[in-house]
Amino acid sequence: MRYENKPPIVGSYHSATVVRHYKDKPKQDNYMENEIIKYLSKYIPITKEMEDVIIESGFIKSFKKGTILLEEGKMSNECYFIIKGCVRSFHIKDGEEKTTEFYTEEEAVTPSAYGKRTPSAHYLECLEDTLSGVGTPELETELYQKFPQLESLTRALVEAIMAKQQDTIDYFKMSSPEERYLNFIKFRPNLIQRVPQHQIASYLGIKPESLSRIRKRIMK
Amino acid sequence: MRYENKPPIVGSYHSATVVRHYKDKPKQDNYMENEIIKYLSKYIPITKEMEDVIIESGFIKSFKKGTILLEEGKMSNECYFIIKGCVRSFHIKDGEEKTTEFYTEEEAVTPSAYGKRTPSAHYLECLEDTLSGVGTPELETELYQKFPQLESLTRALVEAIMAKQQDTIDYFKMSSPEERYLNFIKFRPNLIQRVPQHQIASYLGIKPESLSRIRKRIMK
DNA sequence: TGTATTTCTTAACTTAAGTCAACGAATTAG
DNA sequence: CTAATTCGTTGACTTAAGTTAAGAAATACA
Repeated sequence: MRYENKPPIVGSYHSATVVRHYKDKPKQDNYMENEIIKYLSKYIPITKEMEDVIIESGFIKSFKKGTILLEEGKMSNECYFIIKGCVRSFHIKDGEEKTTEFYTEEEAVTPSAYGKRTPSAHYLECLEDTLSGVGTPELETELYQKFPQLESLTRALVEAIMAKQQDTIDYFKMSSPEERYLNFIKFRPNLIQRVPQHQIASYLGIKPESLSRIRKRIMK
Repeated sequence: MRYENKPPIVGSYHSATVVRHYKDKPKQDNYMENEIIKYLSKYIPITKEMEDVIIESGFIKSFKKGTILLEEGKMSNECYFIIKGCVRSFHIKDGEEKTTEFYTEEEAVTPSAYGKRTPSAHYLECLEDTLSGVGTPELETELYQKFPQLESLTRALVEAIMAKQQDTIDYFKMSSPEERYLNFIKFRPNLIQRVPQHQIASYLGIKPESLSRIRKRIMK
């Protein structure tokens, strides 16, 4: 059986629809910005002033399911904050897709080549219609200049993500595929319904057939 | 065969020797600070002013081989910048040590519970006599207040580490134990001589016997 | 709605890692 | 410097994942 044997369709940046630009809009009663603020305030208290700056400067785009946000070999100039939808990061190795991460609501997607001079080693694909805040190095620079305190917020946020990432890699190393699957259904139960199982298998570092067997094994 | 079946000996913080405190010392011709500056300047240009602040505020400690810097269940209030030596991070799972990371010269060790209210899930042990810069949340706060631009440096640094960490976890997921070993000897050749093989096996997510077989297999 | 495609499962077989045990080599400690 | 421990390798056997192939179920879409 072959999975994903058609070449990736490149949609990318240009296929995106700019939903709103906040410089043109009064800032009250709106869902999408509040999601971003809600997320940020998990890590550090946000002042009203900060909130305004973030909202004014940000912009939101909508991507169709199947859109490739980033391709291997291309430069990465965007990072994302997912408001609604699901994005998958994957590599192609020996012609096979290797899923390495799933990102959903309230998660930040920063390609590892983002803002660097090196081309990306991985792809980013929308698994669902996705609504997302989009960041660029230019926007970041502008924001940090306007509001230096944001550096502190970002630092705290990135440090928290880094600690979580370290825990993730530690757990992965220490666990068997079966344990990793049990952990997955425990901590990301919604993803089971949202993404194909062979991508989950790949994410767990195994083949789809093995995941099938594991599922049968644990249903006793 | 049993490895590491004796309980870890707790040395920790208090067994450390404070080598120098820079408030008492003229700041010229010295090795250890330059190492730290050299490291930091990989990520962002360092002004003379910043350099002074960092050097003035920092302090260096020396730890004996076998010292446990952090224990499972304990709060983590220190992070480290290794000037000379080697530190291992490991968990204990079902009575077995699971090595998750090795840190050597010019690497920063930030326990994932550092500065948090949650107890550490892992241990940190010096595999060699180790000379290290030691950071604390208090020191950090002091530095950031004195010199807000440092936030920017740290943010850039942590973002770079995070990207590298993402690459690491991606590679680990995509690769077989054999590939991981080949990758290890390619990118961290010095560690092969410095740390016991069964710890490397654990780091690669396999048992010592399997690593032995892999080594035999690839020597043809 | 029906057909094509993708996705998931099962089976038989292969390969490699885990387990248990033994032994020699290297290292450490007294 | 010797004894004890730790470490690395090997062998025999077990277990689980990879591979190949086929077919059923679900999904997409024309």
